[in-house]
Amino acid sequence: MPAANGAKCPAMALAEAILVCLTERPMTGYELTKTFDTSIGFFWRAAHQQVYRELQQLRASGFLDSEEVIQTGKPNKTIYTVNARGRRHLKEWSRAATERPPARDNLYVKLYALDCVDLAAVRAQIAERLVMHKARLALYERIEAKRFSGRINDLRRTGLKLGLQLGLTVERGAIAWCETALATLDQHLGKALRAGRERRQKASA
Amino acid sequence: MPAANGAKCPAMALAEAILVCLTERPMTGYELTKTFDTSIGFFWRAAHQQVYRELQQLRASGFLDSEEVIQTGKPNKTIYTVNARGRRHLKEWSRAATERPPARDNLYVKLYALDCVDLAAVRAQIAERLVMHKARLALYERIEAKRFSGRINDLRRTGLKLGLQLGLTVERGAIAWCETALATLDQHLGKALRAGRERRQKASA
DNA sequence: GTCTGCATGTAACTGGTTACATGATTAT
DNA sequence: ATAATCATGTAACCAGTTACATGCAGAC
Repeated sequence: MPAANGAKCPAMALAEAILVCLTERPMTGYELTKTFDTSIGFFWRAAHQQVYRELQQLRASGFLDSEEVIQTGKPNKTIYTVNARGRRHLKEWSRAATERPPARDNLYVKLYALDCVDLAAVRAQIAERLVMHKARLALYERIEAKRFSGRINDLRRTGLKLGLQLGLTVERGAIAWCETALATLDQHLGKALRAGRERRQKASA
Repeated sequence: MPAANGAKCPAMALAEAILVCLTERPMTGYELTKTFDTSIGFFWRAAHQQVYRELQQLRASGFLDSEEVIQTGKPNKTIYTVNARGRRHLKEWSRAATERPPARDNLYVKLYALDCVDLAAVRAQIAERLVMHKARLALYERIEAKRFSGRINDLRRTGLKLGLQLGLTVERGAIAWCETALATLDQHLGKALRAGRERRQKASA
């Protein structure tokens, strides 16, 4: 006999990401969508369509309570709150181990067959990534200084700080890698350039 | 008017991951599946069902040629080869920039609301990850020593080496993070333990 | 007048996962 | 006997993306 609740066993993780966001404070779908664009969005992105769809299901499963707020001059909104069942579900879910998901990054696919790609284009893409990683690192460092500099006692903020530290580690690693990758590719591009120059000189001689 | 080829513009990346694998050598779906379990599988996983489905589409798009090999004592097999159109498509695809995909790791979701989870269970999951990252690092180091130690000249192997270096960086970062995370969580778990002991002592006094 | 913000959705499609299926050969 | 290896698929489902839709308020 399966468990009495309406939850399926496997991964099913956007649902929990939403629940987790709502444990901080009750929110509307719109606010949740913005959250998936910033804070939790650093590692989990979701479009508003997905958020609204999932909210329906979570309410149907009995994990959320909803309250409609009638507004004037603005569209009405529905505020969702995690209830006791939702919290129990979250704790239960947290016990199941989950594997590291694969990176599934197109850029790595290009690296995997460097002889089949447009080298200059891929080089430019790595340079772009470098800029992005530096910006992300700077952002994380600002957040760290502003909100996680002193001693931290509560569990909630400890988790967030650990997440932030992970982010800092990842970005620093990525920056270092981008820099060596660019240097390596430049050697190859330089070789190609020099070969081109020689060919042209021979042709004109 | 859309481009004359049958390719859609957006991500569509398993297709290219398969093409890239087949540029190394022609393979059957079965061999490809095994490749997605090991080498390219380090950053892109795909089950055999997905591989066979995609192979059909790639052949229909005219990027692959296929040849059936009749065998005795074993099931027949189909060997797929990337043709000129496929190679052109790959090069074209390599020019389009792609964003870093979100990590979408359940473990990070748990960190995000550490006050709502089973702390001891999450600690155990991080410990498990640490073991996994160490094993992966050791594997990468063996591959580096065995196949990428000397000077490398060809572009293909340069790309693979860069990928490997990225892997090394990622694993080392992950290991360092897991260790600090475990230390941090142990402080909290220790606190909880001590509090429990005190409660029991008071009750028995 | 055009754009951004607030607030919500439907529909169609693509990509990834799970379950189920077949059937011979070789190794333990 | 039992499991693993070779080799290929179908079907259903879940999750993520893209496109399309509505409508008011306030800023520029």
